[in-house]
Amino acid sequence: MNLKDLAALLGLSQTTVSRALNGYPEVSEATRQRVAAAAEKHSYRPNTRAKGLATGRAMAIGHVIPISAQHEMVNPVFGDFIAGAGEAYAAAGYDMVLSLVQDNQEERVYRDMFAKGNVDGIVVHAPEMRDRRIALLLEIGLPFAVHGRASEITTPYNWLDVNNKSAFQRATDFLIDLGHRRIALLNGLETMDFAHRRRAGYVEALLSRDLAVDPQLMRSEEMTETYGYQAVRQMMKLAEPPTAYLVSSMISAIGVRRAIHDAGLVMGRDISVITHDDDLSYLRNGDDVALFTATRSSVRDAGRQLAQILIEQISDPQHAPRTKLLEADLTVGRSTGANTQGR
Amino acid sequence: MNLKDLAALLGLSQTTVSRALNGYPEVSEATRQRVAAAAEKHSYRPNTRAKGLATGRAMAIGHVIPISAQHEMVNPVFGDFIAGAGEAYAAAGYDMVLSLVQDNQEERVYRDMFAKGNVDGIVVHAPEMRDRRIALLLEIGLPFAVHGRASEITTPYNWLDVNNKSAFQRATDFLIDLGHRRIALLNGLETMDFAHRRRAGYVEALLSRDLAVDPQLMRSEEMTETYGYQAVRQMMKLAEPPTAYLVSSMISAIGVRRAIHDAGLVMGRDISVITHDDDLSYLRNGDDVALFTATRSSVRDAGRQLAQILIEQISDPQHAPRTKLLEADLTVGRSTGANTQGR
DNA sequence: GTGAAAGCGCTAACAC
DNA sequence: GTGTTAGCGCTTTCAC
Repeated sequence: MNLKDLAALLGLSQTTVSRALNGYPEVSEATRQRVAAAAEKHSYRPNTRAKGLATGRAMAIGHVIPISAQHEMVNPVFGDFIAGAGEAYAAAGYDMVLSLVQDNQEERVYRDMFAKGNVDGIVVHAPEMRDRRIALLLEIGLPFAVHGRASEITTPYNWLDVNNKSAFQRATDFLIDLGHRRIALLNGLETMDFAHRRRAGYVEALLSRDLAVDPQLMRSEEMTETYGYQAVRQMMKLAEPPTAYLVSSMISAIGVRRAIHDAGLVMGRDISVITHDDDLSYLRNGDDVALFTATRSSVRDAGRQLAQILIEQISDPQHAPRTKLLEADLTVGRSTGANTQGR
Repeated sequence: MNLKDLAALLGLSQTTVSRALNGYPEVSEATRQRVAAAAEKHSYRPNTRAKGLATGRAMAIGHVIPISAQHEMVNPVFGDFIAGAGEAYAAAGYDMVLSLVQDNQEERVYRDMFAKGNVDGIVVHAPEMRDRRIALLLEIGLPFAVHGRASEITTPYNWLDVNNKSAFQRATDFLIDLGHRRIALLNGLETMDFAHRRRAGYVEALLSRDLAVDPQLMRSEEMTETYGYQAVRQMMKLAEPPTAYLVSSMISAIGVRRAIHDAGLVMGRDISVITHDDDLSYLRNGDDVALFTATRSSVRDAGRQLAQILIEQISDPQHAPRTKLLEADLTVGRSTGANTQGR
């Protein structure tokens, strides 16, 4: 059932039917009712492509996920973010188009997306500190919003980020409170903006408590399981090994737990581990458990909010860029399920 | 730059340019070269919507992810699957459209996708044993492929599945070999096909070793962290608590590990845990570690293969449905990183 | 308040 | 081997 059929069926012109369906004021109320009823009855759905061709809008948003050939890994919370964004799109009538891109081909992909006209805007994931995509998108004039930030880029643009610095500062602080003096940081690649900020938080916490920043206790790599495993193995051989680990990713944390397990140590008794993007952390000191709930429901919420920002930008391109900084939920409490004391 | 411009620029008709670009044989080699060069130079990209309108093909595949309001959770390996599928689509020139759908509205969404014509085919995720979507899609004639199977549906259709039954059978068997006699199964919802098959494998392994199947040791629920936590807490109160846990999801496993930790027990010493979709399992008996590598790289590969199946179906609708059963990689070895002994 | 007709950018008969 | 023309399904100007 297309517009032509529907119009014929009603004895009206396509124009009138189209107007009725799209809420144009000049259609009489009676006609509008008739049209609406018929459309409903035959479950008429306007063809997206035809509509897009005519209006010049795609009614779709692109998400571009960089995948490098070497470390082909998808962030496990990615699905949650997408789910949140998807909700916002569905509510606003947008489709979501996913593109996985070799990170050396990004520029071409962005330009193509624009030229092929199959998206009205783009969400940029995993920005680096001096991310080149931002300048590129501004240049070609494709509306976009960034999940995260690029610290070294000063031009205004839409972004939404979790406060990674304060999250890691608070976590480090908490470990110090528990009595730890040798705290290791297993960070992601510090060309990535989030990783850079996390280290800043960690360092600041140490310094403000007059603790030394020991380069031997800091690692920055692609966040694989092997990385976590190897890093712990090596650090354990130090003259003064760490008593606590702050881990940037739940994937590396798997390796960390394995290494600890291999060494015959017990997490939460001999050693403390706090993991970002994970709901469980192991801490010395009795029953205390720190929960970094930057994951799941809050990531989902972030997706929803960022999508909303982009949708607004698209419908009002004149509007100044919006930015939003969310605080990570680092909750500390007894591990009875209910988390009591916020921190 | 559109076709019209490009044609004018070359002093050719749109038709000829179009033909040259799309590899039609009747174009002279000289012209083809000229056209290709000009297209390249001005980085001409045909408009997707216009092309789609003219050809009747969307050059896009839809992935529909059911999200229920209560348990709004995305499987963490989802991203890996999507990444694999994305590779196959990119290679074949397809876009990937993601739709998140409240599970009570699925029928409408499928019908709409078809009517709006913005996808050429659909990937169905997370099928139930008697999934209604399959009959629906067959009825409306939209090509599709299922990630998983629906046991109770006999009509042929395209699917790709991991052999969940044998995976859980082997895992259970392995735990029995380690000396365990009380093995708990924390399964997903058994209306889901994969969960049903996993239980079958577990039960079969117990029976073939003359062990009792104790209903008190079997749970079937939505795979949340809380579920894992509560289940372990309760089972520990049994007169004869389990000494090993077989956990269907890495998310529930987080809760399981927390409960074990809370109880003052040590994983891999006091108790064994094998988790599907996770790369780490804790086992009693020294250094042995069982790795269910049904995750990450293999899930990604599954995505790639399923996408390929769907693409073939679309390009040759007459062809009989294809099916593919993958074996899960349950590797058992010393936890030194390199996994030796396959099992 | 309604309709006719042009056009969005492309492909595909059909003609030459 | 190349061009003319119609048409995909919709919106939108313009006329009535």
